[in-house]
Amino acid sequence: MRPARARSMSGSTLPRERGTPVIKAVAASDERDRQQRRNAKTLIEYAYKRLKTNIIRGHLAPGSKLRIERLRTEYGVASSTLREALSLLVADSLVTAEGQQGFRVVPMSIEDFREICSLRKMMETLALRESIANGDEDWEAGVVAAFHKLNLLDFRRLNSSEALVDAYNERNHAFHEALVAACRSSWVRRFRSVLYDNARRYRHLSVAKGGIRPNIQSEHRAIMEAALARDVELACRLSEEHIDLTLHRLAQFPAAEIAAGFPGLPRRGAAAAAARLRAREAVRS
Amino acid sequence: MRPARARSMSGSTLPRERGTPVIKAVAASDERDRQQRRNAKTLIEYAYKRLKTNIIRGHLAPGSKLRIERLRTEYGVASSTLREALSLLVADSLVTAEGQQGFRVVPMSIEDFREICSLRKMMETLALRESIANGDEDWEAGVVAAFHKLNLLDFRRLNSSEALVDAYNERNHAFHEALVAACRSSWVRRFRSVLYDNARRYRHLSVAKGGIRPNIQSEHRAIMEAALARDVELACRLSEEHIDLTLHRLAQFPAAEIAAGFPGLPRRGAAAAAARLRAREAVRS
DNA sequence: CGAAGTAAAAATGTCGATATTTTTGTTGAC
DNA sequence: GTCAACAAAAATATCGACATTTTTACTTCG
Repeated sequence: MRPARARSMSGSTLPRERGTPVIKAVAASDERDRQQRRNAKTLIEYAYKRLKTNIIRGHLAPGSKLRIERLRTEYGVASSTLREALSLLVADSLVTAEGQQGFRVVPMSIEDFREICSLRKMMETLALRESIANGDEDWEAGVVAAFHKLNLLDFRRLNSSEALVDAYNERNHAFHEALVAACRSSWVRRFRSVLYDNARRYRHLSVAKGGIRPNIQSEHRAIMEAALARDVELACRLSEEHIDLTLHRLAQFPAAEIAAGFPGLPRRGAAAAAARLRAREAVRS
Repeated sequence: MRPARARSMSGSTLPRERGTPVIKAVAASDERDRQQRRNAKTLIEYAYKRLKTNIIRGHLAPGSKLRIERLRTEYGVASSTLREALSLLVADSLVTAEGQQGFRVVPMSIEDFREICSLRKMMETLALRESIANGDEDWEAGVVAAFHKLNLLDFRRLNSSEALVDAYNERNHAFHEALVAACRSSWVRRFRSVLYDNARRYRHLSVAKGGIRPNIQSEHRAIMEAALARDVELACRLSEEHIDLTLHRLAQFPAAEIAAGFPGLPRRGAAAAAARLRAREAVRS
């Protein structure tokens, strides 16, 4: 075998050779950013993941313009690197690119979320059907393990700490992923994944406004038990209800607040600028 | 209003200032390429469209590696420009990108096509349902017009000329697009569109091997009439059958020939290289 | 003869500078 | 005051050079 692959990015372990706005950017970024950077194979992947996270969290406001120069500086990468990361995000339907007009965060609206939920119910049940049909012992073990890790979190304290909410989101994602892990249809998986990421934006908003549903774990448990019992119809019905609940929850908020992202939260840096911008740009559509 | 926008690319109307491998590339490319270049707003868009066309036509073999340097030279653009175009194609599920391993054309297989058809039937009928429900007089007119243009082609001579096949593909696309033009669900439209483009690759292969189905126009006519009569169920059933027929047709060919793209056709330039490469690379998965 | 290691070659990824286009701001005519 | 034309500023798109990694070819050792 080859020797362990050296880290791709000189910035993390070795002193940089060329221009070094990176230092400042790294200093300003938090621990998660640094870790993302270490884990990424390429700078493009790093920028891609960081952008994706920030869009899902609403730190980059829906509908706002993604200015290359600003982000490039903040992330400490070259413009073409950032550009490619943004192009990759188009595949996730989180960003749009229009020639000579740059990139934009895909807007949010309750109608959009309604459609996402509708299609998500189709894709999620398709994937679940196939997964339950194909799932072997390893699949079962994976589901149980993911549920257990999710269940370990202290749901009573959940809304008090941002780190806990992050952990919840991560493990929630892992659990739902484990459920459909045995689905082999690549197209179903792809569409499901895109829809899931997009739904995350709305869920994040919903959690920020109203917290996590108190008895969400009982829903998860019911889905898991139905899946393990190979009760396809029940598992699918429960999954659909699970999705519908997030929709109904969000539908209670005023439409304007949904389109705006996180108006109540404090903003810093690019997010603040994006917010200011959004106000102006809302008019132009 | 502003004065008519000057062409973006100096290469087409004005002498270029910087490095000019473009001249050679343009000279080598055919008329369609030059036109694509004129119509494109940016060079990225030009490269994107040209790559997309070549992938759908199978000139860039399924599963083959997309070498930046080679394509960059052939298309006469910078590496980052080509790179971004490729990244954009990931959104269409025609190209995959894996860190530090470059880009690849998405492979083809009969199982893949089966799945595409299965999902396509869902998306197509969803879109058709909504389109028929919302469609106004303009929509009807658009459908009739698109059908008429498709019908103008001489179907008996169709398989004799490549230009005619191109025209058929274009108008066929336009017709199906017109049918669902009144569907407002953006997600359904997006998924439908991605699936359609992917199905085109297989259809192109099918046509190259066996020609166009003789009585395809009667299928189109039946779908149109059902749609105009607002007979949702009939229109959807006919659409599904329409899709199934292309699947059954392709399923007759040996699986290896599908994965290989166009083994019988003569290749030139990059396509030939890609073909040679593919043979070697097939082993590695 | 095969495996392991190493040097050369090719390809990918990264960068900042520059050209081009869009947007913004200002002035002047009607 | 509204509109148009124009100049200045900001942002996007494009480029080719360079660094890094992967792949290939070759050599050496068991």
